[in-house]
Amino acid sequence: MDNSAIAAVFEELAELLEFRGENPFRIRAYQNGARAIRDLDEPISEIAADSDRDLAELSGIGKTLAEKIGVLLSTGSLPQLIELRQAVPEVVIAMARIPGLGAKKAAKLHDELNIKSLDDLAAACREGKVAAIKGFGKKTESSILDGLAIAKAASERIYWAAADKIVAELSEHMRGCDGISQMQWAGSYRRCRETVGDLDLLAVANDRAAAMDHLEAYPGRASTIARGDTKISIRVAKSFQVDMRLVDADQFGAALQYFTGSQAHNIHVRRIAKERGLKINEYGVFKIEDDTRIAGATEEDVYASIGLPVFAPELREDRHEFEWAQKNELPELVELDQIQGDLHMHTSATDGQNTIREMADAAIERGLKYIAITDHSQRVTVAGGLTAERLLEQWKIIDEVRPEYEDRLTIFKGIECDILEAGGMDLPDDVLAQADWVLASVHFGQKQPRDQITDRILGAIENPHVDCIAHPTGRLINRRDPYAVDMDAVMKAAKEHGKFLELNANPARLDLNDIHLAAAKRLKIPIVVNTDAHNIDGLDVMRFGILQARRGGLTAGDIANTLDLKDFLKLRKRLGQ
DNA sequence: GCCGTTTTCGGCCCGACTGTTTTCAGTCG
Repeated sequence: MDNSAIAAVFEELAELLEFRGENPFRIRAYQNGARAIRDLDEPISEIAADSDRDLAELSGIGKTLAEKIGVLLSTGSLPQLIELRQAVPEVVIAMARIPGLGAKKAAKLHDELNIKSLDDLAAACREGKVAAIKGFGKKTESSILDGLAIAKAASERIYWAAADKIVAELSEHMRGCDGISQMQWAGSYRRCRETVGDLDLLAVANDRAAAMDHLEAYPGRASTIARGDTKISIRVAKSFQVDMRLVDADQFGAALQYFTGSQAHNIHVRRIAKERGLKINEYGVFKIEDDTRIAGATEEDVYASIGLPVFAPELREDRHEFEWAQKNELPELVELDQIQGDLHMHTSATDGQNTIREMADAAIERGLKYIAITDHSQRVTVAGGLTAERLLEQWKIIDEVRPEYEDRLTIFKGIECDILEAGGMDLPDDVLAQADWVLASVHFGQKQPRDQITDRILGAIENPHVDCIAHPTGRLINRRDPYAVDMDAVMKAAKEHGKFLELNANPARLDLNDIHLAAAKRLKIPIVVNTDAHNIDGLDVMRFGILQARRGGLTAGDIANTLDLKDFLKLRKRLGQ
């Protein structure tokens, strides 16, 4: 079992224990354990196998969880989980996912009304049976019916890039409101997570009601969920929720820190504050002894008041940031303008829309100094993948084009060569040997078992002509799971053979993810952030890749295409490419 | 269940909101 599978077991255990009315701190211990394992950038099986190390040394893992991890690693399952699953009906879990219902209310409904499905629940609400139960009322009943209707649409997290579009439009709209002096988006959007569940806007306004009226006048508003004195929630397209909170100017920093999260980061911050005799909430930082307020207007003074630096929002997940801060080793995260090259893009020769010259011109406009043209290979028939002959023709064209770009842009003769289902590369070695840059990627046989697909990718890494593995896990966020590939084996092989791994910047891919990136950084495997552009606009997704890289804690030094051409070529030579 | 410069017990981040109550439990972030 890999880290995420073990983490999933503990998450499920925590959820099931909640339905059993367990001690909330015990439940949180399982949740914390799950998060610690999920965020780990090395395989927990290796720590377990290492006689010099002890699982219980991991923060959040104690004696009990360490034992359970041992059982999971050796048997693949946990008797406690199987028992709990039998004890908690699935419909109770489904009910608890309805907004407003939690574990306790769901369990009560199930027990008292013999609910067997969500349809049963809807019927019970319509018949007024729910309101008749002690602790429930008419409002709960109708909110359950509303919740059932929107639960599915509202539960979908959207791509960060999609949230960013909504943010841009709403920001523009809200700038038209005169009385707003400060405004900032918080939450997972600000932390640049790959997906965003809702949006949180903080604002300082001299007339709060007017600011709320202005938000309600947003043309994209579908409905208003709630409106109070300090907070308003609306829905925009596809049930996506947007909250706006109005705060005083001297509380803005505390509110921004609080609503940016993550929850785990905030818990850690408050624990540190408490150790120093301070209390921190969304209104400010206070001395516990006499409730004196000592900070709150800016995030800087909030963090400074408890002796911490302002963390980049991308790092606020309670992974390594506090440890780094303590050692004064917070990474200087990579910035978009440090990118000098883009080594994955397509042209109209296959499934792209623009010519080599058009892509080259667009790359120059975006400040790039080198690019690789990497069309698909022949196996990808739907994309009109290139045969060896057509590829050699394309390279001739690149030879012709190159003089026009001398001193401005270097164009590599590249290929995105498929790794075949049976293993091996889609183009002969003598052709690949003539390329400046070879990406290897899987497009077919994605559902192969772990060993098989891992062996295919390892085979590509061992091929001396391959330089980089593109979108290494193949996942499409919300749409397709990653291959069953053993990423740890892939990383070790990449390290051993001096190969790059790609961070594909397409907002639906963002592949590698942040945890993989942290692992690659630890192993000193050079990353290249590529757009995989299929037209000139596609080059603009680079910024999404940079945000993902930042979440992985990557600096410019961890990313090969921040190097200028000379140093990039030197690095390749050093790697033996 | 985890954890420790107040270490093997007794804490565990903190507050808002809601609905249903009449002082609070449950839910949420």
